[in-house]
Amino acid sequence: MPSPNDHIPAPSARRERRKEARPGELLNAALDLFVEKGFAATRVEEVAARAGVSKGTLFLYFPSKDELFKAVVRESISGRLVEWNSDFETFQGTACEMLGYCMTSWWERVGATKASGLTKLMISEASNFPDIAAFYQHEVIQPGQALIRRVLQRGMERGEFRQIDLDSAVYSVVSPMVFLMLSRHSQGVCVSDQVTLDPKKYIAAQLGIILNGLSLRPGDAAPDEKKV
Amino acid sequence: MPSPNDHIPAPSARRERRKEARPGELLNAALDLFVEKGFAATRVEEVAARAGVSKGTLFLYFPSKDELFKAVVRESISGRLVEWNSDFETFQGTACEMLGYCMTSWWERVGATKASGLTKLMISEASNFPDIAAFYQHEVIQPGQALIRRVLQRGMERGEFRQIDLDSAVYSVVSPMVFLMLSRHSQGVCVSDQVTLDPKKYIAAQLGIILNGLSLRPGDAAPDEKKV
Amino acid sequence: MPSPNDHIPAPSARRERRKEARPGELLNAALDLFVEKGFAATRVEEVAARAGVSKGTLFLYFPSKDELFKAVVRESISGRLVEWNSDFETFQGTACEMLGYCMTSWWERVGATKASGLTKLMISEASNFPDIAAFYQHEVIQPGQALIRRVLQRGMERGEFRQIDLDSAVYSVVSPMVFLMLSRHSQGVCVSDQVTLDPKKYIAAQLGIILNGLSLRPGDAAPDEKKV
Amino acid sequence: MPSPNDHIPAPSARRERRKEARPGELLNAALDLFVEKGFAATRVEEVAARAGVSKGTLFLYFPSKDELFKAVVRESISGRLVEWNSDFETFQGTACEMLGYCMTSWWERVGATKASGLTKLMISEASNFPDIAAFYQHEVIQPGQALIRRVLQRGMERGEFRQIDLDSAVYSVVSPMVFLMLSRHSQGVCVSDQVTLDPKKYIAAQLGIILNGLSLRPGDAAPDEKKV
DNA sequence: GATGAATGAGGATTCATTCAT
DNA sequence: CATGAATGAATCCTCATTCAT
Repeated sequence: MPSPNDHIPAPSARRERRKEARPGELLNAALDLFVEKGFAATRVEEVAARAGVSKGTLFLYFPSKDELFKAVVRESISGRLVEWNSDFETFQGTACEMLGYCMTSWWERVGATKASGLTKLMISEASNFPDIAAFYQHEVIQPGQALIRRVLQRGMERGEFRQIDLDSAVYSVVSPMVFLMLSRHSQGVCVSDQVTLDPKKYIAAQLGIILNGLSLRPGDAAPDEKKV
Repeated sequence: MPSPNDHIPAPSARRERRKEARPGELLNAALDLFVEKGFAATRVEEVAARAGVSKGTLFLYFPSKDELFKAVVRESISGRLVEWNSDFETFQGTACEMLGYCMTSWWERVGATKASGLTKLMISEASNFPDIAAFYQHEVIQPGQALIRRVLQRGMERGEFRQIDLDSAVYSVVSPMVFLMLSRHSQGVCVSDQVTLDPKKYIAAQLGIILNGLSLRPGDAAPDEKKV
Repeated sequence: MPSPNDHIPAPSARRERRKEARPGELLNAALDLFVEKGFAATRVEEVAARAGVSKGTLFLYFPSKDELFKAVVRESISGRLVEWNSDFETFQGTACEMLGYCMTSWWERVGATKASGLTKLMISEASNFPDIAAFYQHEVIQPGQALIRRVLQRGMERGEFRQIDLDSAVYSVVSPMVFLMLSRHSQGVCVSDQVTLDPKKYIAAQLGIILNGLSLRPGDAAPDEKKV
Repeated sequence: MPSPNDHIPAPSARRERRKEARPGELLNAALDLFVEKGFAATRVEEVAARAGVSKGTLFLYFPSKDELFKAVVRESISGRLVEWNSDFETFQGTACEMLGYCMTSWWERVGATKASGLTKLMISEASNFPDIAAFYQHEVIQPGQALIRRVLQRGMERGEFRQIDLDSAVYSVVSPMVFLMLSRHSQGVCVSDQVTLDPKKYIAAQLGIILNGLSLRPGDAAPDEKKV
């Protein structure tokens, strides 16, 4: 956790600064451990220890282990999707380019961060935390898939992509991304041996296959022509 | 679980049969609950109750909860991959057809069964059960990906597919399959809302995109020519 | 707890018999400790130990410490008031005799038993257990005071007692009884030093004062005359 | 709590005054809460909050929760009994009048104040605080009962009261008083429903019964004659 | 074999108490 | 002095595991 403000401005400010930092440190530690070992198998004391505080301190900031979990999810999500989304506001280019930018920026904004562990966490704990699963689905799944859908739709309208079922096309983009995230948090259960996927290459390769897979083949009709 | 001895030879054998069926019933119940709630959040008493026996009886067959877990994984895997694999022994056809058959039969042999929950289970618990994760990876991941790899390689050699990185191609096949399995066990965390994917359609659509994505484009060189 | 059936009929019956006896033994132990140290200051482990079982066993019979408390109150009450009440069904005699019998039989049925500790317990914990306080008030206070009231009313109607405010008369009977119970459970806080009140003498003396205090004085008008 | 220094000599003394008032405010808050919820169920933080200071400040004045409790008892007692006692120094009148004055002034000096909660508190906590129970018994029970005893003895000597066991007579006076105090602090556990006793009437009525109960009946022998 | 009563180690949570600011 | 963040011992409660019947 290299933080840029490791220098303490004044001795008197120390406590105060810690206090403000505590929730974040705890959420960080909790995310790590929850992702690594699962919610139930993680002891609050471990979380506290990893955050450098005692058990009791954790409960000063989060009323229960459950609430800690929920806060972890909310915190890890917050902003990230918005950021990712807003990247597209000004983006100009073909649908192909957009899809590429979509996957690349998703990697930078989400996949490469600790938030990537959230996917595993939510898959594991969804049934134990129905309300937070609903929150996740509302805040992450829906907007995320909606964005991809818009890009794909645009591609179809512009004749860059074939006319195929939109949902299927969305999943063809989503599944490699989900797979990449999971592979990073599940010790060889997704990917052979201890082989760690190289994200850049992996994304480029998948993007290549998808773009090819969605593109018009010689015999395909262009969307306009079809309507005619 | 179609067992060959469904006919009851003698009335006295009834109890005997139940006794023999016990472990299977327990494993079944355990798989269901582990998949649904996770390993830690599942109580052995629940497992026993669902299998219709008492808590003590479970420990007659499995020395500990951990061993029960391991047995669940081993049992759920056993044979399934072998079956799937052996499907190809006699299969004749193009690589495209093989890939289609690969995904379809995988769905029938694995995806549609309760074993599909294993993926979620292993992803969640891999780090808590390193040895069983290794077993899973050795028994499932490696042979599964190897099979797909062979099919793809064959397609490239025969000029049906483009020359691309084999690993990437493998993941493009694996990830939609994994995604489908997860979507069936994680309440809306993968797929929008309560939308349940229609497996046949989903597989057909993904297969379509993949085949298109892997196929030769007009400008692509044939594999033979390349070597020349 | 000398139980007459210390001989164990058959070795196989032992477990079963304990199981049936457990709740009672736990309630007994709990009543003792709650009365002695208060609810909060009593640890469930102590209760279990005094009942001769382990911590976990207690929770097999009572879902929480709170429920244990409630069960203690319900159990200690149950039947006792009914018994006391039914004593009067067939009782014949003057109101004076009835009042004497009332206090004496109350002592035998309630005061002398461990249930006497309930009064202290309820006084201490009423505000922490509003629902059980309401139960106590409905099951104990109201029927108890109602019985005394009937006796006193009868005495007034028959001209044995003066016409005075019924409530005040009721309290003049109740307060010495409550005081006696409390004095037995509050180490010298009610009664000087370690002096233990002799209940028989105490009751006889208080009864004497009360009867004298309620009786007609020479100048008092008889109830009938008053109405005329 | 009328304190003699209600006038603020100088603006600078304001804070000083608060500082001096702190312990009293804390004791007040603590008495309230201890009486309401019991010692164990009261959190020191609540006490501090009610006194308008922080948790830490409480420990500046009282080294522990236990010591706070003891201070509450000592403080609530201090002076009150002395005051009550000294009322009698100059009191002239019959023993009957004295007994009436005794109960009335007790009500004004003690019963009507928050100190009345002490009785409930001591009854609940006596066994958890043996030393403070001994203190209470030495400072409250003994002098209080001694005073009543003197009044009653005087009445007997003067022939106003019958010759009966002094202790019993004392308890006939004490128990209604104790009962009244408890009824004010135990939500319907003493008195039916939400009926609040009217203290003046209650005391008058009990006094009436007691005086009647202790008085000479026509057939009673006068004390002198008895000795003859 | 089967049962389920009993156990007790383990973990979440509370709260009196400390102490740096 | 006053504060309130931090602590960790204490306690409730859970649940895998044992074992007498």
